[in-house]
Amino acid sequence: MAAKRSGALGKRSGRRKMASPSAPEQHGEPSLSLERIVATAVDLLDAHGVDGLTMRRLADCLGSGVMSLYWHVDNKEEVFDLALDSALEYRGPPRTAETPDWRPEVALMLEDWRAGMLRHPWSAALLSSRALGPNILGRLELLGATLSRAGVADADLNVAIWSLWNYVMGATITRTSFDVAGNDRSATRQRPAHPGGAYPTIQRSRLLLDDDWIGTFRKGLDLLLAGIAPRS
Amino acid sequence: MAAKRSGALGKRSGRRKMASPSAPEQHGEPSLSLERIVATAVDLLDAHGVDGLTMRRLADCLGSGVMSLYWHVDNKEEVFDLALDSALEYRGPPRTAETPDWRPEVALMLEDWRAGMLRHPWSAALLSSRALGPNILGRLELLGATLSRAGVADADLNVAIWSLWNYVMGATITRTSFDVAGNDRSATRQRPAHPGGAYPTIQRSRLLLDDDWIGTFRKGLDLLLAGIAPRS
DNA sequence: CGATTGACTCGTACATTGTACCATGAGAGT
DNA sequence: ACTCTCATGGTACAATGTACGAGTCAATCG
Repeated sequence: MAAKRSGALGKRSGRRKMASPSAPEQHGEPSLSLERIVATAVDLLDAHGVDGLTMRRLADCLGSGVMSLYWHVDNKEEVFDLALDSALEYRGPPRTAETPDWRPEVALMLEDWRAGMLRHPWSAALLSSRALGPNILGRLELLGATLSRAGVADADLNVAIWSLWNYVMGATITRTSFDVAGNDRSATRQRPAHPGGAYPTIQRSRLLLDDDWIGTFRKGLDLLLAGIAPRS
Repeated sequence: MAAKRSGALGKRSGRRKMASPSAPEQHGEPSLSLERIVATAVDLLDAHGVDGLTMRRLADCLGSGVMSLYWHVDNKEEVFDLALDSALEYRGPPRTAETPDWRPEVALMLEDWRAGMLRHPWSAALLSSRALGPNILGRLELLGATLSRAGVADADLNVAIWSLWNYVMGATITRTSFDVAGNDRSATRQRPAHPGGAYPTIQRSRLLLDDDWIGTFRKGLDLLLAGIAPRS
């Protein structure tokens, strides 16, 4: 109850400088702003991963003092939330005609979502442990609407949406995590460490060596989509 | 390249005390051991979540000095790896007769896996960003073997395994994350925060309010399993 | 005009973390 | 008695998130 505005009020509501007339900035450091902070955070995350983002580093990149950030942002958590939502920005459907064929449409949609997350490899893991921002909700909404328009019964809608969500999330998280770990850590365990042949099936199918992520993703997705029945 | 044994050699190979004859311990603090460390770490994780596990706290719970841990363990990361693998310990299949019906068998298997992760809510998120330990590999192996025995063609095996893995991981991570966040953070965003009705489909289907996790999980899983065809 | 206010910046300071380094002790083998 | 290895743990340090409060500057009000 004590301090500040703690929550939804005040502070970063009014922009800054309120669009100052001519040009007191626009060259070196255009002062601070939520947008700039978030954009820089995304860059840092892309470049150095989740652990690479520290408030100090962020401030350095912005050419400001560390504590200045805290005027625009409550805490580091919020930086994560905002960066996440910004990275997964959702540009509406290409151009939805009238659903000529819904399955490829949904597949395309989910592939785009997945591609977006892969472009920012930190995002998938973060998304799973964080509140859903407006952009992700937008994607969910579009997915639901498309399925519904395709004729999926309301009773089956949630199952369909969640199944797809789960699948995409799982696939993307696994993928990014393998990528990151593949270089050092997991290499020790996955790649060579099957001396006695304790895992014959895995070894035979070369499960952990399979590099065709896109293909596997697509096929599994088709499997799921095939199970989703329009009408009933 | 400098220090210690850096990697796979020495140190915690020989147990400890080499099974000392009578009883210099077994009451207050039975000295340290990898097993005790890992077990306590799991308890701490269960009780306080990922952030609640600190080396100091772990040492306190064990009644030892902080640095003593580092004789048994390289670093905190390794504690996580070990705790994870220990939490997901895999007790073989109940009793595999001869595959009377493979689909329920696989479903049971995956539900058990999921239940195991839900019993340790920190494990799902951790598993996704970490190398696979022997216990998880064991589960994967059993899954693959079962599918293979059920007649899934080798060419389709990887897709089937990964699809199921992805689905289970996504579902479980989402579930635990919603649980954790549901109390405070996400409540602000998910539950009431749809004033203008920006997400009509989501709202109508009550997607984010649906609490029937088990049912949804099961149905989605059935969807997937139905798509996996034995033989071809 | 000067005083006040409020938006915004940032240096200092602190608590908390992982862990490097080093000193210590216990038991076994010589 | 000595030394060697196993094992413990205290001290110390660097990195982090962030509370606190002092500073700046422009707009507003008297």
